[in-house]
Amino acid sequence: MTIARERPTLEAVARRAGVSRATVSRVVNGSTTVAGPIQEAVRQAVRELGYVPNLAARSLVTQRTDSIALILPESATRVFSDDQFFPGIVRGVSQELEAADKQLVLIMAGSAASYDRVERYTTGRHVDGVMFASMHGVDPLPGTLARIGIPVVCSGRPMGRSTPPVPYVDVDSVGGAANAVRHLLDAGRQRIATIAGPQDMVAGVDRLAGYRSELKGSRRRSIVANGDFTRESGAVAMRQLLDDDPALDAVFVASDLMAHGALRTLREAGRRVPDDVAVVGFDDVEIARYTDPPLTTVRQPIIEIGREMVRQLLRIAQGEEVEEALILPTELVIRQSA
Amino acid sequence: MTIARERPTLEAVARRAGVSRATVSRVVNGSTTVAGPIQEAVRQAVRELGYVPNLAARSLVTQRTDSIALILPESATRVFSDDQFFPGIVRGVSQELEAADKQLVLIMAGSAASYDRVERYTTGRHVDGVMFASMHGVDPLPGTLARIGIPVVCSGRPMGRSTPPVPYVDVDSVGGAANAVRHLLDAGRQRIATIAGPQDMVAGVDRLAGYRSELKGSRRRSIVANGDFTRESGAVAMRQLLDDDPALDAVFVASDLMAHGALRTLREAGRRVPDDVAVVGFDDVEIARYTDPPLTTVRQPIIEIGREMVRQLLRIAQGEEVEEALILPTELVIRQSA
DNA sequence: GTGAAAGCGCTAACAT
DNA sequence: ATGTTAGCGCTTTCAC
Repeated sequence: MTIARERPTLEAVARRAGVSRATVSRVVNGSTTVAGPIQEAVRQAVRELGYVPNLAARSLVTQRTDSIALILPESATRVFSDDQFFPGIVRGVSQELEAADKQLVLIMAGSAASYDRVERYTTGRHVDGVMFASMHGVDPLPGTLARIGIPVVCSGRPMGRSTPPVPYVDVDSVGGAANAVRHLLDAGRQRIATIAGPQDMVAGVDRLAGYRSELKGSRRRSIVANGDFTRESGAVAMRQLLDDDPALDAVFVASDLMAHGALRTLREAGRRVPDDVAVVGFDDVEIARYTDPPLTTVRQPIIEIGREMVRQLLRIAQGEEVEEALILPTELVIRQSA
Repeated sequence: MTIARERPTLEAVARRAGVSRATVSRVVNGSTTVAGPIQEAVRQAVRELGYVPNLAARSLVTQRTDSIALILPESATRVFSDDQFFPGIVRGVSQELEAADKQLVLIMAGSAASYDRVERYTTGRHVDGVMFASMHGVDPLPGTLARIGIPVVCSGRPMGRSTPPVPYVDVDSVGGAANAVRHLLDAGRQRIATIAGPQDMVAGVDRLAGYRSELKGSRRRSIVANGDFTRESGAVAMRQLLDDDPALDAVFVASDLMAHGALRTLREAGRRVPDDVAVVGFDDVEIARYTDPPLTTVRQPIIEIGREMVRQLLRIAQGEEVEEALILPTELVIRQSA
């Protein structure tokens, strides 16, 4: 490694260029009120010394860091699994932050210890704003940040109340699930089961709520098994459902990944899809087009969620008031499984 | 959003607790030299005021941020593709950083503009150290960081020279590739082709070099097609190879993902694997066990690369000298495809 | 247009 | 054991 020589400061550049610190600061920050020759002299001194501004010092006075955190309260393993939710959010967020010339710092925190670190990191103002995605249970951190005046936006309605309420971007999960079930009812299905998502996540809760509410009108009873949004849990839950009600003829699955697992179980059990059992998923991830048969599913605009989170965050950072909730629509995509 | 009230400072806490700033600082930072009752008074003032330390101010004086960046010069889409390299690195890095209680900030930079931001972010000392993975071509940033005294470690030998040289962690790609080819030679294969990785990445270059060097001893000629480590590029390159030499009886593929694509092409072309054409991959990602037939491949310890990067980085940060290169071994895993 | 000076919020000698 | 003091490196009035 290099000998870490003393880092040149503004002061050093100023001395070398024969000007004041203030002038160097102006040049470095692109102020136009500096005379041409002086600008050039300063730039040369910067080059010769290899000067790089100290961002800690800068943000101590400006109160800005020009970077934004996206917190994923999940382990790296989960984030990089084949769940297409994370890539979608990250892509949407990246695109929009790119346009605003802000640095995205992505932070995963699957363990309690790492979550403490995240709290320190974010409350300490290392970033100008914080976005949360994939939250579990009641999480006090977003509320804490909002309270100390750090802009926050969540993806998905936060569970529990906080003062002030934390703004969020979500899709109409309840409506989407209800549509899916309606579709199955319209097709004349009699025994419609569901594989629900994890009930510590709002997406899991809402999709189940949509299922129940739509079923309530009809005289049908609900048949529920639980999964955790992974493919494997979908396979297991489907097995459970078949045991509970061998005569079921439809299943609404709260995620495509779980639906994929459920398809496998159905095939193994000798059920034809959709002839014997109709299947509807949720998310419209890429795999939904390649399953056998292709999956009827509820499309949600994941990338848009990411983009809208950023837009809301930037509005908040500029002191604008924003609505607490921004809800994006879902759309039923009918393919061959139902 | 909340009214962003004035943020309480150390000063405010000190006044409220009736002590000096220094004492508050001691309590906040867990110094033991503060009397019990005073500690309690300070903690209470902290609680009442909702005090949170300003990290910019702190790091301005301590010269530390307790966070480390991992830079992936790739788009989010690529990082979250099914290439298992990224998750492996991230997991290794996370594990090891967890143990050191440092915050990992993950930064993707697929475009030129975003790479400029990354340069500002890292040179500006927002982080105590920087790791690079998946570098393309000759990248000046690691050298720049090293020169201004910021600890840097790369995954994979950096292309081009820099002063001072940037330490790196790599696997023995050349040796691994050579072993793969030797295995094919030992099996009596006569016309051994290769699908090389992208030649702007050192992993691509080295694996090709290993292939060539091992082939040189035998009188066989080399047959090369290029891919970019994606599955699709492997399928295309395999098509190319079959056109170039319909009689080839073996192919060393520089990544399992490309090998997966190549298997598809071979099947479509009516070639049996390994009877007609033997295939060896590289990486030993999970999919290699599920291809048809399961893939003989070169295993590299990706997670270990991540862990070792962190270890090296922490050593450097503590002022220790480290070797420029840390090379981890590869291992040939023989399955049914060769 | 440029410089002087005041501070951003914190830590770390040094004094007591 | 606690307080006083001097910066860390920068931006930003305010004078000139």
